Amino acid sequence: MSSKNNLELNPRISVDCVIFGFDLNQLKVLVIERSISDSEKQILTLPGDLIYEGENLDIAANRVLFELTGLQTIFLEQVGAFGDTDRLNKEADKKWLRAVREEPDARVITIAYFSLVNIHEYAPQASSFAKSAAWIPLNEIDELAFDHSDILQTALKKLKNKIRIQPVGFNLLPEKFTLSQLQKLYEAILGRELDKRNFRRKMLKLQLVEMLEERQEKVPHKPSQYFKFNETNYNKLIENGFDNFGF
Amino acid sequence: MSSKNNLELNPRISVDCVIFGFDLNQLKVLVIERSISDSEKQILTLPGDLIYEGENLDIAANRVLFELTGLQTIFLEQVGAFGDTDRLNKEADKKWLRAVREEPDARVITIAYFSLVNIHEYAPQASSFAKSAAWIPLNEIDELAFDHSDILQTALKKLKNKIRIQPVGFNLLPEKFTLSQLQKLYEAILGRELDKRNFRRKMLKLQLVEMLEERQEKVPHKPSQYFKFNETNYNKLIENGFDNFGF
DNA sequence: TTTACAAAGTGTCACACTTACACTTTGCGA
DNA sequence: TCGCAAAGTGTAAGTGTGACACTTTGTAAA
Repeated sequence: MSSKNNLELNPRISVDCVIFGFDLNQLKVLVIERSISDSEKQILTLPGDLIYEGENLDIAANRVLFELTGLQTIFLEQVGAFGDTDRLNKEADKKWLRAVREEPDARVITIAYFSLVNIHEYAPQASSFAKSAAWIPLNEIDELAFDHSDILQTALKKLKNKIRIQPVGFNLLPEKFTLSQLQKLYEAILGRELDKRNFRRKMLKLQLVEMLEERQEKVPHKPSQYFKFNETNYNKLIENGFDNFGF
Repeated sequence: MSSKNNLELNPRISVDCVIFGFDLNQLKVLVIERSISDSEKQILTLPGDLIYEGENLDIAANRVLFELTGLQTIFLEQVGAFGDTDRLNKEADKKWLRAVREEPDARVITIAYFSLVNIHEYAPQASSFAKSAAWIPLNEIDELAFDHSDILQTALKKLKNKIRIQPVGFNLLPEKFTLSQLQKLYEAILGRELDKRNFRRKMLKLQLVEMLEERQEKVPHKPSQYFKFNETNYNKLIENGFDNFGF
């Protein structure tokens, strides 16, 4: 079970990024399609790679994300470390590692990060490692390479917890948006439907959003007002949270 | 800045444990006193050490904790990874590392864990690495080695968040306890006083605790009823949380 | 035995938030 | 001009929160 190769004595460290996006309709995750040859079955992975020597983890996460997807300077929040000794042991994963890594058998412990981005400010692009990067709806993802499904689930749980006590959406939505869009985002993250009137009341009472002059145009129904986040209040609520656990 | 030694090319991995205890009065943390010689100034650290080759992180955390303190088989929850390149760079820390580590200059990334234990079921004991392990009240800790203050603060923040949406205390309190003791625990974690009547009302409504027949004896005031946790409900609340963010 | 003490235990009211629920409005396009 | 589709709006009942002060009870000391 234990490795014989001296190279493996010390684990390598990698970072993996769970990037959530929202297309005003559903929650998506940024994945890259990994392939050795064209004939191989495509396997999806989260964007991630080994860190450099002397590179801080947060820096590495941003670098790797940029290199693999072109996404830049976004806020990444740590999900945690994933280091089970068998996390790279699936046969397909090993094959791929042998093709691209200098030390394919080395143990790798990964530090996972997650972030929320505006899907329309980013067009996925291919890279040297990945045939392509793409937004995949959460519910269409069945299998990911390595332990990336685990990582994704953990990140999602973290996001669900976060949304209960902090505002979410600033980075996921365009500058102006409708309350219905914001509500859809919350519904997508929470995984259940919310009451329109109660949702609006809450958002307005928290003063999380402000109504703009502008409204929708050319929609085949009553046009919606546009709103924007009140940045001051938004940040204040991130600081303090708005959960009133009764004490 | 970057290291020249080949040994340092790949970071070493360690685990550090933030063990919170509660003595029915205040919140304490388990630390070990690190020393090279008796003349050296004692520096406090969290119990932690390098992981073994092929050892899972969770396993390593439990092993290290046991080796350094004798504490066994407790549930450890991950706090996160701490890997800044300068985290071992304080002069006193380097000196100690040179004395005890084979590769004192290697970069070390640590995975931090935290747990809550019943302080009365454990008597700290010395070990080969540590002159002694001891419970220190949270507010008496001013400086810890490495980035352990960071780690402690992060773990504490995590605990504070946790207590808002999950019951806490099962592992921190004796089997039977008074509601005042439970309240003190909450006050210690939250860092503020709570109203006695409101606290009792809440705990009873959640059905988190059950009144026992037994009551205090030989106390110089009205004796308190003892309570115990309702394990079924406790676990249910851990699953679901009890925060009702208004949607 | 009486008294003092110290912490336990208890109830209520005003207020805020949550939940559930259905109809009208509006602009576009056919 | 009519139909559509989503926006937008109010209220009432119920539940949880927050603030607040006095009585009870057993021990220990006088």
